[in-house]
Order: sequence, then structure tokens, then C-alpha cells
Amino acid sequence: MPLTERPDPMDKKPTIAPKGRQQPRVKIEDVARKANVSPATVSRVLNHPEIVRPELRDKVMRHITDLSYTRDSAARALKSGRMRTVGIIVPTLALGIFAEGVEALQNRLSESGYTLFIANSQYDQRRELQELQSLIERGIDGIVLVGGSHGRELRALIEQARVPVITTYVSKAAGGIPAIGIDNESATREMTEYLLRLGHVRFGAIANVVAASNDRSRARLEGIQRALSDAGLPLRPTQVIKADYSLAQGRSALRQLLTDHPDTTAVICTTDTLAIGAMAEARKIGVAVPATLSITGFDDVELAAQMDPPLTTVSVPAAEIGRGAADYLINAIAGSPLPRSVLLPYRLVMRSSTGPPRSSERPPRRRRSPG
Amino acid sequence: MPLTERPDPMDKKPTIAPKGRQQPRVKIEDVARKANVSPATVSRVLNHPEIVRPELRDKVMRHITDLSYTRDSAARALKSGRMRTVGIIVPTLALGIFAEGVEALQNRLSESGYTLFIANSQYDQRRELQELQSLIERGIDGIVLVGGSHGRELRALIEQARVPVITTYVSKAAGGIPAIGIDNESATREMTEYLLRLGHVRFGAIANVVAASNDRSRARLEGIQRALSDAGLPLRPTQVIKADYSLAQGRSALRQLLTDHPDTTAVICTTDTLAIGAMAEARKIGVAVPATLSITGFDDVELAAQMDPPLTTVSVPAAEIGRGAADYLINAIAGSPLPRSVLLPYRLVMRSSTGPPRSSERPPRRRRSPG
DNA sequence: TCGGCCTCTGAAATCGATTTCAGAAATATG
DNA sequence: CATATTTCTGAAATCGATTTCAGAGGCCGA
Repeated sequence: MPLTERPDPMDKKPTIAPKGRQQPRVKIEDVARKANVSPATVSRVLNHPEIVRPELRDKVMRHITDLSYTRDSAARALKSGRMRTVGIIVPTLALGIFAEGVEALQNRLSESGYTLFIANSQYDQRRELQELQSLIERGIDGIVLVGGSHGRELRALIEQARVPVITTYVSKAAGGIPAIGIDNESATREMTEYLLRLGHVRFGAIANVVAASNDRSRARLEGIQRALSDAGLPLRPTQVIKADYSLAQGRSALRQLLTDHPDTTAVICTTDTLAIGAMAEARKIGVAVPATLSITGFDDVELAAQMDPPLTTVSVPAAEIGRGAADYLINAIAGSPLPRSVLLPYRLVMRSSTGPPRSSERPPRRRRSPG
Repeated sequence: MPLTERPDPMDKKPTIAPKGRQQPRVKIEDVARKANVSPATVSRVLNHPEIVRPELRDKVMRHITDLSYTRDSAARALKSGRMRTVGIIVPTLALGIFAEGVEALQNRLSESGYTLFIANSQYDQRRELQELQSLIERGIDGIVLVGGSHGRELRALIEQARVPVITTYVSKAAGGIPAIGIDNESATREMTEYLLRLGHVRFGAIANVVAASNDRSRARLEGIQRALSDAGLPLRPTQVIKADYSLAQGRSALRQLLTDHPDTTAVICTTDTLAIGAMAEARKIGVAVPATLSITGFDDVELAAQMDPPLTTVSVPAAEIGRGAADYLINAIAGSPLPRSVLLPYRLVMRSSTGPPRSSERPPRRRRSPG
């Protein structure tokens, strides 16, 4: 029976499929048969339309849409070695600033036909390594990290997999990994200098530095310390409260700080969340902001501007970081020449949670007739 | 030259590789050769360890780690038809409640060896459809959506691709899509009834219902309206302010509401963000909460409890929703029998932003002597 | 000790798209 | 008009892991 060239139209599913998927999924060969061309041509129409004769191309195209054919990306990836996929590992999505960056990243990638794998490390380097492992197994074409401090295992893994990488929210990273972000230390230094100019001399700092991998907050803390040392007012250990990244810890940190140092006039937090917690606590214990105590944050989350008083903070261009990371990776994957790192500008946002210290301040005797 | 069985150890890369990747990537065959077994055995060690003799299994394992072999998931996916990948499309990540759900989802998936593709629709159904298209092309094994109102095109696409799907944050969805979430309408109804019991009779509602696809907020608004109708106090159109999901809109909404209805004593918001904006505005214009005005939210974001006064709201089990969605899909992919939908309990969290209306209020003379 | 059964391993086919290589058709050149 | 180019298309090899099928070897009972 040599007539089997064009098998009769048994396109209907054979009652029940043997392998998982019921409907046998339309493949490139089906399109080719309908259009009376070879699979190769269909593939070319899809991938290099310009080299196919226009009429033929249109004909094939029509059949493609007719059958609503979509290519199997697994097969495609297997042959081409490219998944058109990028991964990101963030410490947590609970922080608006990361969520914003991820969203911008995803949007930009999506425009270029890439899809984003997301993973979170919960600020745990071991978790980060595992997730990276898993992403690499998935054949991602690029990877976005957060922060500059990563174990050498992680760097080795990236190197071995030869995956383009960029880290974000910082201006430089260990191991020569390119970075896109801001200079965290310089930002808090400027902020501290601003407070110094206002006349403050009794400082406190609340920093979320408990996670070993959080070099952002560590850099921010260093900026504070350096500025104060330079001004001859070095911070004593008890003036630095270490916290994690929760609002509640901001509250307790402020309480502790004011217990140890009741005469503090300015508190610099490395995170808006902490600052907002501190402000909440200040209000609760009757400390007026900024009259008695100036408070600053970092990140400029949506809420910062809506606080009462509005929070003085540092605005981080999270969306721009996300977009920039996407562009960098897309270029890197394409093999374009690349900048080593991108330093983005932060912006000090002076609002009303800061002001000059009370000049009539006498060590303890703090009083305020409430409303 | 029949001795080519075991090719001499030219394991070093040949100076420069012809195809993209420099180092030729270690594959299953390399491991097999080193271990003196067949590729099939290595594959079995990886996928069905229990059917391989222990000593052999260990030996192979050693070589696998020695060569730090990772399997090519594209090839794996091609053969097996499974990508071990799940996708989610959220309206936005900027909302903490979605970020929390995504994080929980990702964590649970990760435990089971799945990876999560993330996409966001910006509350735009067309975008949602595009992103879904892209995810399906990627061969995802399951898809998570948000909310119950989806176009029929989207449902058709899912059906055609035969991808298990679940939608989240709602208790039921159009087109027979299974759902995991809470009964939004019932939650606000309860909340409204609570306020009625406190003695309120002049209500206002602020709802983020501008996005066509936001059926959550719409259901919440209906809950409010129904409860009030049942109480004989139906809401007039001007008592309902429609907003988007920003904090600033909460502010302006409250301003408008109090302009039109200065005697309002209770404002129910369909979102904490709106409620927090409303509270900020109330403070600014000198309206005491809850003495003069009770305000409620929805979601129980981290900040809600830290407000001054702490915000009465509805707690949504976002993490549980995320985990539940993961479990559902994992089972669905495995072919296990499944529940149609899962109704999760919400929790009314009574804090201090609500209280009885000022008794000095005249009209309906409902009285309650506060403390 | 031998056949039969069970356990474990290897050879080879397979998944679906891409791409090289070469040949057919169409066009330009002598 | 014949040959040299060029343009376009098809056949077939390929990517790497999985899995079926069958065979090799070990164990048991008789």
C-alpha cells in the first residue's frame, strides 16, 4: 500500500490518547503537511521569515494560525540551546521595593519575548544557592541577583554554567559580578550629613543587618557611621540597634534606643519599614516627630509620603533597576558588549519627619503637654 | 581501527567550541562513560533510584557529583512532556497580599521540584491573555490565576492547552475554573453587620472597582450594599466612591465622601491601602478616628496593625492560598482526584479604628453610652 | 545440578524543532 | 541557446534525556 503519502484525515483524536496529553498537540509536521511544504520551511517561516518567498510565507502563516500551532519550546530549546528565559532570586517579595523591581523586570523581559522565573531566598544564602541550582537546571539564559555579597560556591556555579548574571540594588559586587543600583553608603552618608547640618549631635541608627547577606543595609549603616566619625561623633555600639526587616522590630528598636539614650534627637533607619515602625512607636510613647525626634528611612515606599508627618527618606529607583537589569541581560545573551556596572542616582526626599533638634533640650527632662 | 570503544580522554575543551557554549556541557553520556555504565542506568539513578542496585547507584551518584552533572531540562521536558514548571499571572506585585501569596506558592512549588514563572497583567485582561499565551508556549504544567472574572478567550486557551488551572483569592469563578480563596462578599457583609450592631446608620464605601477584572473588590462592595439594603439603609450612589488601588486615592475618596455626606459615621473600604489613605486624610482634616468616623479595611496588611489607631480589617490568608494553589496543581498534574474549589476562612480583625458612632448624633437616635 | 523466575542493565527508538547540506528552480550571463 | 549564479526548498542529522524491550546474570526450588 504505497499510497500512504497523504494519510487520510484521521485528525480526530483516537478516543483516548496513550500518553498524558489527550489531544496529540499539533506539531510543525502537521502544519507542513497541510501547507504542502516541508517542516523545514515552516520552521523558517517562524524563525527567519525574510528568507522565505512572500507568497509561500503567507500561505504557511495562514495554516499556522488556522491550526493555532504553537511551537514546543522544549524541543526548540533543546536544539537551539536557548530557553528565552531569565531567572531572579530575591530575598523576599514582601518588600515593596523588590516587588516593584521584579515587576519592572518582568514587564521589560516580556516585551522582548522572555519569561521570568522567580525564586526567593528568604535572606538565606543556602536557599539562594539551591534555587540558583534549580534555575540553572532549567536552562535559564540569564540570572538576576540582589545585593553584592554572595558565596563563592554561588559564583562558581554561575561561572561554570556560563550564564550571564547581574546583581541589583547595589553599585558593586564581590567576584566581579556586574551590578546595577545605587551607592547605598553614599546615600546614608548624605542623609546623615543633612541631619548634622540641621544641628543634630545625638544620633541613633536602626539597621536590618541581622541577615548575613544583606549588604545593602550594612553599607547604609557604614555610611551613617562614617559620616558621624568624620564629624567627630562616632556612634557607640548601643546607639546602633540591629533588627530584621519587620515593622514591629522598628518599634521595639526605637523603644530600646530611647531607653539606652533618652537624649537622642535623630534616628536614621536603613529601611522605611523600620522607620515607619519607629514613628508608630514614637507616637505611642508620646515623642513628637520631628520636634523632639527626627526620623529618616530608606526606600521611599508608597506609604512614606503618606505618613504623619511624611517621612524623610531616600528614594530608590526600583523600577529603573528592574528595567536596567532586563536590558543588560537581553544584551548579554545576544552577545553585545556591555558596561561593567551601572550606577543609578538615588534621591534624598526631605519631608517633615526631620527638623532641627530642640535647642532647649536639656538631657533627660523631656516634657510635652499633649494637645 | 576498532579500538574506538573508549575514546582517549580528550576531556579538555577543544580550544574553542563551535556552538555558543564554550565548555561542551557535561551530559548523561559522559557520566555513563566515566562510570562504565549505560546512559539508561544513569537516567534511572536520577529518576527511579529504587530500581537500581545500591552499590551501582552510589557509584553512579559519585560520578554525577564529581562531574557536577546537571540534566538538560529541555531534553527532559521534550521526552517526558512535563516541564515541571508552573505559571502565575497576578494583577500586580505591588500589593503586598499578592506578593505574599506568590511567595508562598513559590516556596511550596520549590519543595516539590517545580519552578514558578511569574507574569503580571496590570489589571488588564488583554495583557493577561498575552502573558498566558506566552506561558503556555513555554509548556507550563499548570497555571495560577487571580480572581474569578476572565474572558472566554482565556478560558478557551486554557482548555485547548489542557493545562490544569486554579484561580485564587476568590471562592468561585466563571467557566467552572476551580478556585481557592475566601468569600469576599460574605466578609464585607459581616463587617457591615458589625458596624450596624455598633449603631452606625450613615455609611460610606470606598471601593477599588475601576478595573473591570477586579471582581474581588466588586464582591466586597456587593457585600456592603447587600447588608445595608437588608438593614433598610441602602447605599446611595454618592455614598460609594470608586477608586483604583492607590493610597492617594483613598485620601481623595474620603475627602469627596465627607464633602457629599459630612454626617457619615462609618466608612468601609475594600482594601487596606484605601483605608490607610482614608485614615491619613481623616487625620489631616481633623476627623477623629474612631470617635467621629469609623474606618475599616480589607486584607490585613502588615501595616494595618501598626496604624494609629490600629485598623479594623479582614484578614486574608494569602500564604495559605498560595500553598493551597501549589498543592492543588501538583496533585492535578500528577492526576490525582481533586476538589472543585476550596473555601478558606477569612477573619474579621476588630481593632480600634472602629467604634460606636458619636452618640450626640441626632437623626435616628440610636444610643450607646461609651465607656 | 538444571530449568525457571526475578532482578537489573543496555541498546535503541523517541520526543519536536532547527539547520546543514545539497539539489531544484529561477534568473542572469556569455 | 547553453552555462553559471543565485534563490529557495526539502531530506536528514541533530540536540540530550527517557523508556521500552529484551537479554544477561543471579537466585530459587526440585
